[in-house]
Amino acid sequence: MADRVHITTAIFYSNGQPHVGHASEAFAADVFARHYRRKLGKQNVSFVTGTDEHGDKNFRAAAGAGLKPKQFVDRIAEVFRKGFDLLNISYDYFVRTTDPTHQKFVQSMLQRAYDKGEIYFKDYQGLYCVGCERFYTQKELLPGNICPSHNTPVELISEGNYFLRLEKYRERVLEHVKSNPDLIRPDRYRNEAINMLSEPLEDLSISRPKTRLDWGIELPFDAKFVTYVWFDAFWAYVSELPDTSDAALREILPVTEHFIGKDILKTHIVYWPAMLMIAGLPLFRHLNVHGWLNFGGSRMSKSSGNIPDPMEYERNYGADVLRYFEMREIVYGLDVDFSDERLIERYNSDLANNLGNLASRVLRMAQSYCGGEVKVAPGVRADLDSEIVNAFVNLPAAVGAQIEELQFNRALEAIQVALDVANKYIVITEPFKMAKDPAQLTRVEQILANLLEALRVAADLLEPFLPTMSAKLVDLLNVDQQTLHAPYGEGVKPGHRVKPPIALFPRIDKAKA
RNA sequence: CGCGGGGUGGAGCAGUCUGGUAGCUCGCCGGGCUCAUAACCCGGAGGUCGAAGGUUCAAAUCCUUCCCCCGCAACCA
Repeated sequence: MADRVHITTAIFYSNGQPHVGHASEAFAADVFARHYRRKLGKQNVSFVTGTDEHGDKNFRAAAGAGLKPKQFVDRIAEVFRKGFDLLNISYDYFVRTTDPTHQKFVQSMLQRAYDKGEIYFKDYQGLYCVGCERFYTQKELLPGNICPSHNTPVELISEGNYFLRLEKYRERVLEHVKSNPDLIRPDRYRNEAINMLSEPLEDLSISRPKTRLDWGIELPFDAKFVTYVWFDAFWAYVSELPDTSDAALREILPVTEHFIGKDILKTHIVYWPAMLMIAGLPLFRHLNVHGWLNFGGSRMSKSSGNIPDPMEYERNYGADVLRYFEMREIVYGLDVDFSDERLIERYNSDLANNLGNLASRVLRMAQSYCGGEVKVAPGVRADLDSEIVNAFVNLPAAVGAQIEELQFNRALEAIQVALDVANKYIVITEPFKMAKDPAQLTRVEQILANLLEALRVAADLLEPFLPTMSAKLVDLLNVDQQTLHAPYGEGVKPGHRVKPPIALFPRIDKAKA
C-alpha cells in the first residue's frame, strides 16, 4: 500500500466558465483526494488542478474580446479557480501554464529532451487547421481540403518545426501498458489504448514559430519558436510541486493518479508516457478515464444551451448536491444522462428521506429521552443490535476500497444501505414506545447510543461526497476530528452531548423546482 | 467485416471483470407506525436479464454467432 498519492485533474483548456462536465471530473478527483487525506494524512496527499492557457485558440479568442492574451486568460483562470473554490474542490495547487514557475520547468524539460537528441528540427509543409492546432495529411481531410473536425478549409503552411521522437518510444510504452494491467482504468479503455499504440506514430510537432503564434513558452534552444500545447500542458501535473528535482519526481510520479476525460486518452497514453521516458522519469500509477455527461440523450452543446451551470446548483441547493448526484449516479467511465429531475429524485430519496430524516429522528429522540446526552457506550446489548452494529463496523473498509476502485456509485450505495438498516432498527426496536416506560429507559439509551454512533460513522464516510453537509452533521453530533474517524463503537462516549436536530436536507418539491 | 457504448420488471439504472436464490430509485396496490423532513417500516403485483447455440452441477455474468439502439461535425470533460 502506498503511503503517498498525487492526484491531478486535466489542466483545463477552456475559453469560458466551467460547466457540469468539468465539475464532474473535479469532483471525482476531489473525492479521491479527500479519501486519501483521511487515510494517509494530509501531508501525504497532493492534488493539482489548473488551466492550460497558451495556444492559438486563446490567442484568437483574446483578440476577439479585444484583450491582450494574458488579460484574457487571467479572467478565465479566475473564473475556474473561484468556481472550484465554491464547489469545495480541495486542490493543493492551481497551476496556470502561464505561471513563471511552470514555464521555467517546461523549458528545463525541453532543454533536456533537446540535449538528448530527442527533439529535432525538420522543414515541414502541410495543411494546417487552426481549430485543431494541428497539421493534416491529405487523406485525413474531406474533399476540398476541409477539416473533418471543424468543417472549415485548412491552410497550406510551410514552416520548419521541432519534433519529438514519439515513434522511437512507442513500443516501450506499449510494453508498459501491457505489463501493467490496471494502468488504465476502468478496463474498457485499456484495449483502446493498446490499439492506439499498435500502429506506427508520426513524431510530434512540439513547436510553433513566433511569426505565426507568439503566445507560448519560448524554446530555450531557439528563441524564434514557442512550444506547442502538449509539451506545455502535461508538465503542469508536476511543475509547481515544492520539489521538482528528479529524485522527488521519481517518488511522486509512480503514485500519481490522473483523472481525465475519454477524449484525451490518446494524448495521455501516447504522448505523455513518451515525454516522461525521454526525461528519464517513471510513469504515473493510474490513468482514470471518465465518460461523458449527456443531456436528454444528446451530447452537451453550448450552442443549444443545454449545459447546466454548476454554479446554479451551488446557489440553489448548496455545493454538495451536484457533487453527490454525479458521484452517486455515474458509473465511472461510462456516459450518463444528466437531468434535474434525476438530481432532485436522488436528492430526495437519499439525502432528504434517508440520511436527513434519520438524523432528525435520532437527534430529536436523543433530546427528548436523554436530554441530548449519550448515557452508555454503543455496542451490542441485545440480538436486535447486531445488525446495525455489523452494518457500520464493516462500512468504512468497504467504502474505502470502492473509492480506490473508482466505484463511487457503489460506495455511496453501500452507505445508503447502512442508513436503511439504521432506519429499520428504529422501527424494530421502537425506542419511542419504550421511552414512555421509565423501567425501559436504559434500553432506550442503548438504542440511541447505537444510532448516534451510526450517524457519526456515516458523517465521517460521507465527508468526501458531502463536504459541507457532513461538517454540519458533525457539528450537530458535536464530535471532534479524532472521534469522528474512530471505528464504530469507539466514537461517542457516555457523557457526550449532541445538539438538537435541524433539517439538513429539506425536501425539494419537484413541481416548484 | 470501421471504432466504441448500450439492450436487465411501467420509467430510469446498478449488478457482468472475480458464475451460485435478480437488486436499487421512482411509480402502482394493500397494511403498519407516529421518534422524524407528507418522512419511516412491512407485504404485494410486475422481469424467460435483446435472440440462439455452447461450456458448467450452476450463466444476466464465461465462449460463439446473430438482431436492435446510440455516439464517432462542432462549441467540448
